[in-house]
Amino acid sequence: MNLRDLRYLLAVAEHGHFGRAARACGISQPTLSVQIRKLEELLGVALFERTSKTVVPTSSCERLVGHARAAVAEAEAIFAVARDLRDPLAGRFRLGIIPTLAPHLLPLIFAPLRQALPALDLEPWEDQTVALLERLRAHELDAALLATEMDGPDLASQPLFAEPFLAALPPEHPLAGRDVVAEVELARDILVLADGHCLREQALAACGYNGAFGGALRAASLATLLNMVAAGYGTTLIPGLAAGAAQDAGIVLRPLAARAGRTVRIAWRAHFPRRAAVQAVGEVIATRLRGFAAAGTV
Amino acid sequence: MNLRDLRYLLAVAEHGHFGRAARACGISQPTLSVQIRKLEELLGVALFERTSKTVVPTSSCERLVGHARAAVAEAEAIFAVARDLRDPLAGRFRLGIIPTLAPHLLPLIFAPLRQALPALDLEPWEDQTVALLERLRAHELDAALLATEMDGPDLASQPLFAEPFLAALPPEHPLAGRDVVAEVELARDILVLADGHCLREQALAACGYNGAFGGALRAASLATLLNMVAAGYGTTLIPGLAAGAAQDAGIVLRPLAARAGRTVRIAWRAHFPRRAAVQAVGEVIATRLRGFAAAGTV
DNA sequence: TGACGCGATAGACACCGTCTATGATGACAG
DNA sequence: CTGTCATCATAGACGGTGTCTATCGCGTCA
Repeated sequence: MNLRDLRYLLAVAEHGHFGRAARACGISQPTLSVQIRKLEELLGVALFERTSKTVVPTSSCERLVGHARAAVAEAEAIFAVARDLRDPLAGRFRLGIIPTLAPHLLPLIFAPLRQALPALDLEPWEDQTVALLERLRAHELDAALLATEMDGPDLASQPLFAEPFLAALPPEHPLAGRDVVAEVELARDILVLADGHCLREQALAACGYNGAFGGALRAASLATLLNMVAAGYGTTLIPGLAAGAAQDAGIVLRPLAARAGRTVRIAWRAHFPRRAAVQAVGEVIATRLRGFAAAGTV
Repeated sequence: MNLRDLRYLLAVAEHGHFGRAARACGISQPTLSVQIRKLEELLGVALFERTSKTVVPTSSCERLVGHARAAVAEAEAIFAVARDLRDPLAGRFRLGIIPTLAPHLLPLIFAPLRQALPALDLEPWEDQTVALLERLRAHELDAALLATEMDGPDLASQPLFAEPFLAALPPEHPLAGRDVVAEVELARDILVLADGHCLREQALAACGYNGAFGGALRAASLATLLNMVAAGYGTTLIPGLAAGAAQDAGIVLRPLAARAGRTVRIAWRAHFPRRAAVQAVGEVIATRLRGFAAAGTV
C-alpha cells in the first residue's frame, strides 16, 4: 500500500465521483479506477458502492478514511518539518567551548552570531578538551572551540584566530616593572591550572618546562588562578582574551618576548552533514577576532 | 514519498546499520542505501551521518521519525481495521422493517441470527415502506424487510416467506361463530391502518375494495387496530405473525377462505457490496419461518 | 600489511502506475 | 423507444523506478 493510494481513496471518498477525484489528483479516471480497485483487493474490503450515477463510500470505507487521513497528514507533516529543517544554517547548534575561552569569547560573539545567523539556535557547552572531544564523537555536540591540534580520521578542524598569551604578575612582583617579559622568566614561580585544562600544558611549555611540574598549587578555574596571582602567590600566563578579567582582578599584564600563544580552532566530525553551519559559525568568530593577535585588544 | 521509504527510514534509525536494517526490511543493502539517499534528497535534509563504522541519525532525522512512525502506524491500522472488516458477515448491518412486521418477527429471528451470524451487528430500523426505501436508496440502510413488490433498476429483492392474513373479529361478532371466513364478508365493517402502511391497501384489496375506502377510523398502529377490533368497532385482517398479539387482546381469529396473505421480502441496493450478508440474513429468516404459511403457527 | 566489514556506485531487469482508446451500462430527452 | 450523454470499467502500450548482483572505496583491526 502506498500513500498515493490513500490520497486517491480520500479523493474519491470526498468527491463521490471518479472523474472529479481523478482530476483533483492530477491523474486520469481509468488510472484512479484501477488503483482503487487494487486497494480494495489488497484490503479485501469493498470501499465504494458504484452506480453509473453515484459513488458512495461503504461503511467499511468510512471506518478507514480516518486512518487514511491521519497517515496522509503525518506524511505532509514530514514534508513541512523537513522544509523547516532544510536550511543547514537554522536549528539547534551545540557548540562546545573550553573553560579558559568560554567566559571571555562568548560575550564577544553572541551578538555577531545572532545577527549573521538569526535562525541558528546556538547552545554553548563548556567543558575541558577531552570531554568536548568525547561529546563531539558521541554526536552530543555539533562542533567545538578548542585550543589544541586534534585532527584525526574522524574529526576535522580549522584555525579561527591566534590568541597570544600575556604574563600575569602581582603588582609588587619584580617583573612588573618591565615592559616586556621573557617566557622563561616566569618559570620560577609560575602557577597553573588543574589537570585537564589545555592551558596548563601550554603555559608550562611556553616557559620551557619539559618534564614534570612540581608546583603544588593548581587552580580549578582561570578566575581562581587570577585571584591567586593577584594575591601574590606567583605568576602565570593567561590567554589574551582574559586580559580584561585579569586587570579587573588587579593583575599587571605584560607582553611576552617570544610572543607565545595558542590558536583557537573549531572542530567537527569529518562526516557531520551541516558543514555549512560549522563554516558559518567559524567565519563569524574569525571575523570578530580579526586583528586581535596584532592589536592585543578587542 | 512512499510509506515504504518511511519504513526504511525507521529501520535505519532503529538499527543504526544499513546492512541489518536492509535485512530487517527484506531488501538488499544497496537498495536501502539508494532509497535513503533519495529520501534525503527529496526532503532536502541529511537524515544520517555515515561512517564506515557507525550510522547515526541527525537531529533533523530525530525530528522526523516521530511523524514517520505515526504515518506507518496509521497505515498499519488501516490493514488491521480492514482485516476486521473483511468478513462481509461481520460488522454493522442496518435492517429496515415495516411496523406491521417488526414487533412480531424480530422476537423470532433475533436468536437464530445471533447464532448463525455471531459477528453480524444487527441494527433494526422500524418505519413504513416508503421511508425504508428512501433510507435504503440513501445508503442509510443495508437492507429492508418489506411486504411489497418493489424491484427497480437500483433495487433488488427476494421473497423470504409467505404470511397468510387472518380474519380478526370481536368475540361477539356474527362471523366469530364460523370456522372459515370469506375475505369479502369482512368488507362491510372493516377497520384499517392509517395511510402509509402497506397492510392497509393489501387488506382492502383482499376484501374486494378497488376504489376509495370511506371508513373514518384509521389506526396508527397494529396494536391500536387490535384494541379497536377487540372493543367491537369492527373487523380487520391481520398478518399471521400477529396472531399471538391478537389473541392476547381477546380477539377471535379465523382463517380466510381464499387464503389471502402477503409475501415478506428482503430488499437491497442492486450494487450493495455485502450481498453475502443480505443473503445470509435472508436465509436465516426464511429458515426460521419455513412451514409457517402451511401450519399457521410458529 | 592483508583481510574483513560497511556503505556507495553501476548497470540490468522486472514490476507497476500511468496513459489513450474503447467498452458497458444506465439516465434522459426528443 | 431510440439516440445521446455521462459514468465507471477494461485493454494494451509505455516509461519510470525499485530491486537485484557485482564491484568499488574506505577504514579498522589483527
